[in-house]
Amino acid sequence: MTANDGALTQLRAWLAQRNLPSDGRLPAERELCELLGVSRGELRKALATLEDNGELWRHVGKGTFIGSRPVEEFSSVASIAEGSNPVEVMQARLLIEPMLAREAAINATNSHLDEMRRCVRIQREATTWRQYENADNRLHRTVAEASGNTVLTALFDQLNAVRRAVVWGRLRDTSNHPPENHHSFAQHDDIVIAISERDREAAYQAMYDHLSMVRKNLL
Amino acid sequence: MTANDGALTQLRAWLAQRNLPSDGRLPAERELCELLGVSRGELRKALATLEDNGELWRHVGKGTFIGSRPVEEFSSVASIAEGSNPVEVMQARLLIEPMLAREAAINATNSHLDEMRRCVRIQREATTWRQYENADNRLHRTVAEASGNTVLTALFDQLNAVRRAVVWGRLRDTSNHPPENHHSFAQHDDIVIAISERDREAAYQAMYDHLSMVRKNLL
DNA sequence: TTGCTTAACCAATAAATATTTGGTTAAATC
DNA sequence: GATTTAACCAAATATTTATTGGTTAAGCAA
Repeated sequence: MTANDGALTQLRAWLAQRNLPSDGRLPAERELCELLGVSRGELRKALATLEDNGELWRHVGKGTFIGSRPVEEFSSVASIAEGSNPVEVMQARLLIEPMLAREAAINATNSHLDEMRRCVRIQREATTWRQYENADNRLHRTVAEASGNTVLTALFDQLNAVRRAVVWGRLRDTSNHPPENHHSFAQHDDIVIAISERDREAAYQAMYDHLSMVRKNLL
Repeated sequence: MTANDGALTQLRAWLAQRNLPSDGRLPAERELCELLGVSRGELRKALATLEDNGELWRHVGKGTFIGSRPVEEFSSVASIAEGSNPVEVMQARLLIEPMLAREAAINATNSHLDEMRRCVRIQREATTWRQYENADNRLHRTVAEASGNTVLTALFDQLNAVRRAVVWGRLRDTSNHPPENHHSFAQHDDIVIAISERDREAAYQAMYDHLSMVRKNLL
């Protein structure tokens, strides 16, 4: 037993008989050491013990809180994009979007399917590259939404935001004409057909094949 | 031709001969109308024309910017959690985390593996439920990090934040003893072993089995 | 020496305040 | 009647101030 056990037991007793606020925050060190009648140094030793024990966590400027340290909130899109690159983004798309397509094959509603068909039609009729890209974004977004899982859809949105931020920093194809890449048309058709036929694995495979080609063209 | 064409052509000329900052922001209206020698009302008419034309976008408090209006950032963790539920979150975990484990089997470094082993050891030695949960979170986070893809790791973090926000609003097991669920120990071991043996599909399956049991216990 | 107290200071965070910005309205002016 | 001007608003940002945990060093006591 060391000398700081006094402060530690006193702190534990105080915590036990107190109803802390809902956020689990306890008073600032300078107040708390007065309440307990111990010096700040002793109090900090006791707090350090509890923190090592995982019973509370502290952070400069925030305070001291009961419970386990919360995971840091996700970083901003900009900071993620800064530490990443098109290859990583493309790999993430290849892993996530086929999965979304598979779920969409189960849960897509008729309005989802109508929207997908509208997107592929607009793409075929597009006269500018921007129109084409807008329709492409909307198609992929609709597939994500059709998965029927709002969390997965939100994750897709974030991935998409990162993708835009990453390619933003790179050179862009300045040509204004729509792509002549007719493979893309057929692949988009395959995706929509597989989903509308409720063929899970075909939807997965169609999206995978499509993104594989996108990646190939990227390199 | 209407009367505001004067301001419009003058604005277009000014834009043409100016090198705007990299963010595409142009001076505040009150400055710009002095620079151009037109009234603010006329300037705003001209700006409205260009905005309708999609050549610039404006926002209160921010300013006026050349180009097309940026897509809105993804929603906050709180708002996602509000519109979701534990079932959706669990489904998302079942789809994403096994995939992360598979990638981790390829890219995990020795320090990642050491950290994973440390987590399972702490879990076995845990005397409080909080300690156990801390180690569990850390283990899953380390697997995500070991995937070697910063974008996927960021997505995992967001999913994890949503998960915490969702279960936060529900009742919590208030018992303070660590779980006696020894299946979890074995399953965590299986995950770490599969990753350290670089067995991609075994890692995928181990994580899938583990989360399936978590889901079963949840219901 | 050894350990504790105290005070001052630091950087990170949060809270509060001030400023700037596009949007709107109404009286003044030509 | 149309335009200018000025004032005001709410959203967003910028700046300032206050608070918090973390650290250090001098003073003090056992």
